[in-house]
Amino acid sequence: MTKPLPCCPVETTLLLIGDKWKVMILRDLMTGTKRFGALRRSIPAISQKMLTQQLRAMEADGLVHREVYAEVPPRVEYSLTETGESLRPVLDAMSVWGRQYQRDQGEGVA
Amino acid sequence: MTKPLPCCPVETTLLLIGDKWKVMILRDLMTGTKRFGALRRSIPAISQKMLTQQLRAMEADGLVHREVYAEVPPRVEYSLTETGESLRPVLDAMSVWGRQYQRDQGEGVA
DNA sequence: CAGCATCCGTTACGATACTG
DNA sequence: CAGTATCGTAACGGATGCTG
Repeated sequence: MTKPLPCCPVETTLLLIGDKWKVMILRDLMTGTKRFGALRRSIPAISQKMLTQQLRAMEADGLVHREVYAEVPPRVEYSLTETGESLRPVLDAMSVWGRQYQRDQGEGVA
Repeated sequence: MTKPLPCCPVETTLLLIGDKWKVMILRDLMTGTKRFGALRRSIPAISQKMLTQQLRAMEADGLVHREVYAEVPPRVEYSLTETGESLRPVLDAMSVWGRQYQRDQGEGVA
C-alpha cells in the first residue's frame, strides 16, 4: 500500500485524478483511444517518464485500459475503462467551475 | 506569477483545489466559519506551516476569507467566500464519484 | 515505437524555535 | 493563539541513454 490512506471519498478521488498530468490524459482519452505517442504529442511538455508513470498508475487504479499489440514496430493503445469514463461528470464539473472562475477573477490576467 | 500557467479550465480548478490539504480545508469550511486552531485540530496530521500556507494561497485565490480580530489573545476566523462556496458542487461530484469508486473496487477501507 | 533504469537538480514538506 | 523564519530531508520530476 503506497497510497497515503484516504479518509474521505473526496480524497479518494483526488488521489486518483488530483494531478496535473492525469486530468490532461483523461481529457485526451475522453475523445477516444489513443496511442502512446499520440498522447505524448498532444500533451505539451510532458516527459515520457511522467506519461508512462501516470498511465501505469491509472491502469492500476482501473481508470485506463492498456492494450499491447505484439507487433513490430510495437503499438500500445490506451483507452478509458468504464470507471474512467464515469469520471466525465467530475471533470466536467471542474471544467465548468474553472471557466466560471476565470471569468470572475481572471479578467486582469494578460 | 508563480502559477504554472493553466491551459484549460480543468487545470485551473485543479491548481486551486487539487491538493490534499485544500480539499480538506474546504470541506471543513463548508460547514461554517472556523478558527485557525479549530481547523488545525479537525485536520489530522496537518502541520501548522501547511495550514497557514494553504489558507493564504486560498485567500489569495479568493476562495477563503480571513478575518483577523485585533484582540488578546488573537483570534483569526476563516470562512468561505462566495467563490469558495461555489465549489461545493465540484467537491460533491468528487465525493460522489469517490464513494462509488470505493464500492466498485471493493476496497474495504477500515 | 514504447518503455525502463539512472542520475540529479528542484521543490515540497515536516520539525523546530521564536514573536506579537 | 496564530502566526513567521530557518533548516534538513524526502519526494517529485526532467534529461539522458539503453532495450525489445
